[in-house]
Amino acid sequence: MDGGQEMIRSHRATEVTPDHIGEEVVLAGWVQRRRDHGGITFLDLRDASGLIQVVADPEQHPVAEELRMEYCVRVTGVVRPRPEGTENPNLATGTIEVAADGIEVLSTAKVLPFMIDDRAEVEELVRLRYRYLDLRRPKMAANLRARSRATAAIRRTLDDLGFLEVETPTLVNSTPEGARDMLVPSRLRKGEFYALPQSPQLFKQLLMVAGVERYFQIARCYRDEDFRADRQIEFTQLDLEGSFWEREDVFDAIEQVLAAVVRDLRGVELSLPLPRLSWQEAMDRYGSDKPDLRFGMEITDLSDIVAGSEFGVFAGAVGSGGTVRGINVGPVDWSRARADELTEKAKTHGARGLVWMVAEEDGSVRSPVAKFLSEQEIAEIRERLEACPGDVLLVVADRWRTVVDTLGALRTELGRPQSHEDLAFLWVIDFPMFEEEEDGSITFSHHPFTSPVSIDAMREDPKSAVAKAYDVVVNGVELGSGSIRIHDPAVQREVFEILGIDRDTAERRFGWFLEALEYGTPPHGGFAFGIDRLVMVLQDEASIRDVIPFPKTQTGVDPMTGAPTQVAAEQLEELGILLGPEALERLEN
RNA sequence: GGGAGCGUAGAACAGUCUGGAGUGUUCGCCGGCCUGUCAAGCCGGAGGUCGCGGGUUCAAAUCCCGUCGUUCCCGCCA
Repeated sequence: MDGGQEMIRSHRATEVTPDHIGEEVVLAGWVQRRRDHGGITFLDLRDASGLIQVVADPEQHPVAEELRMEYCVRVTGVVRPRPEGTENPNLATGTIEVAADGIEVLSTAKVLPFMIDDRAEVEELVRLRYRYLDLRRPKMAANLRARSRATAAIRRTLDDLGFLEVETPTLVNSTPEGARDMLVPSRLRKGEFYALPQSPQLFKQLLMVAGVERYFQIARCYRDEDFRADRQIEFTQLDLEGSFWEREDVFDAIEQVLAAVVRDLRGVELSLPLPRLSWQEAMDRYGSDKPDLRFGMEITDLSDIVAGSEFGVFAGAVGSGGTVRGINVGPVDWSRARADELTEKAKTHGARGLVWMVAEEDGSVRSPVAKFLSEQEIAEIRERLEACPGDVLLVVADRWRTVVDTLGALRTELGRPQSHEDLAFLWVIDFPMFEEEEDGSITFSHHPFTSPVSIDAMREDPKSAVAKAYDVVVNGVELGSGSIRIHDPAVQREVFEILGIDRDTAERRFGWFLEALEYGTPPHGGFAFGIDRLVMVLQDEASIRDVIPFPKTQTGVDPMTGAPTQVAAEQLEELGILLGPEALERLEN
């Protein structure tokens, strides 16, 4: 072997095909497995392209005996067909093998903390501690590649459509609205802070003022809120905006992007345009503004049936302006334990309780509340929910929002398919402009730069005003949202006022932006969706962490690097920062 | 801020409810045998702070309290 002065290898593993039979190739990669039969040794050589089998005679190549899993090796050998009957149909290179003439260890590996194998289920903490090994596993490596193909498809599509990719700052000013900001202290201006962007929202609107007309960016965003399976403190969005646009322009651009990504990652053609559902209808039928349309189990209104019922819980809910609704979850195994579990689940969504009924053969129901319901009420409930014998019916009585939220959560829990094999994309449109907080105050439901459908209607009754805002959803996962923006500074000021941001505050915080709107701002709108979530669904992963190369745990820790860490006192001093008693106490322990 | 689950050998688990010697399984690791395997096979071996701290008990992986870590969820997430 020549020591690899000019090239280490001639081919990647799966580039070697039956066409190369008889040729000498030089391969380099990792030892996936060694199968030592004494007189003959097989090596599965893995590189980023895949696997190929190397055969070595240990008498000629004693080093073959010393190879261990994940050693890096360089193998020179001649490609030959495998003996008849020993082909491996599970391998792309399964009809051939490389007969080793030379084996060189490029680097050795310690005993592994876990095996480089999708079948090994390893605790996530261990995987994150050794993420560089975790990423060698085929599934994770495939996720990395899928992510790269997704961003490539996005760039290709938007480039073809004439979009300009523009970068916006990641050190921006803090705005207390929305999510908690990640703050970065300024050294040159002690006591002042930058924030990391929650999204490039205002900058992309300024790019519209700047005449860009069609902008996009694959943007890292930061929101300092609690973690979930689909939420990390930093994440990546496709951010996009267009001038002289109305809703259909936004939908068209986003649909083309989604179709391209789905085509490249799944090999299927999305049926466009995507279905649309109003926010109100989504809430009424599915109890969610991100409904999973892959299954039915729709929410059904039972209020009229039980309005006059002797069962006070039902009649009372209807009488006080609330509602009584139910879902038919089908013939599931039903037990006291299951009922208790789902009742607890219902309570986490604010319901006071959960009524369950099992439809019996004789037309009655088995239920803790059966004795309070008349035969006719039971019959009508069964009919309305299309109950067959054995079906379990779940009913909640409360104010509308509590009822649909609770039933929506139960529907998802009981009906959601295990995998993301099927894809059900949809637009949710006609979001309310504002939401009422628990204290009665009003907040925006999208963001404060969203245009109302009707300015007059917004003035008259803000609480029922509809916004030009929309979400895109797939399989019950909210991918992202967008809107037509306010391009008239007078309307923008008015919205701030409705939100309770007084004129002075608005000028102080957003005056620079309002001023920009004064210089001939084109009507514009746009959208942003989470690339992590989209790739997660398309790769059929249950957690966003599995499509993020180096994610953080639920407490914001990177188990590999140890971040976040304490910093030297001098660093803090330079920034004019003094730790408070709470921080100091925590660091003590 | 709150609720729930998990923590036992390098990895994944069983054992915990009903206390009785660190008992066990699979993979990995070390040694030996083995010429067509592909999660090779066979034989032998090593490997343990039962997360940590405290309590109850003659006796704690097991019961109780606290704590740390991790996962899922509610709140939060323009």
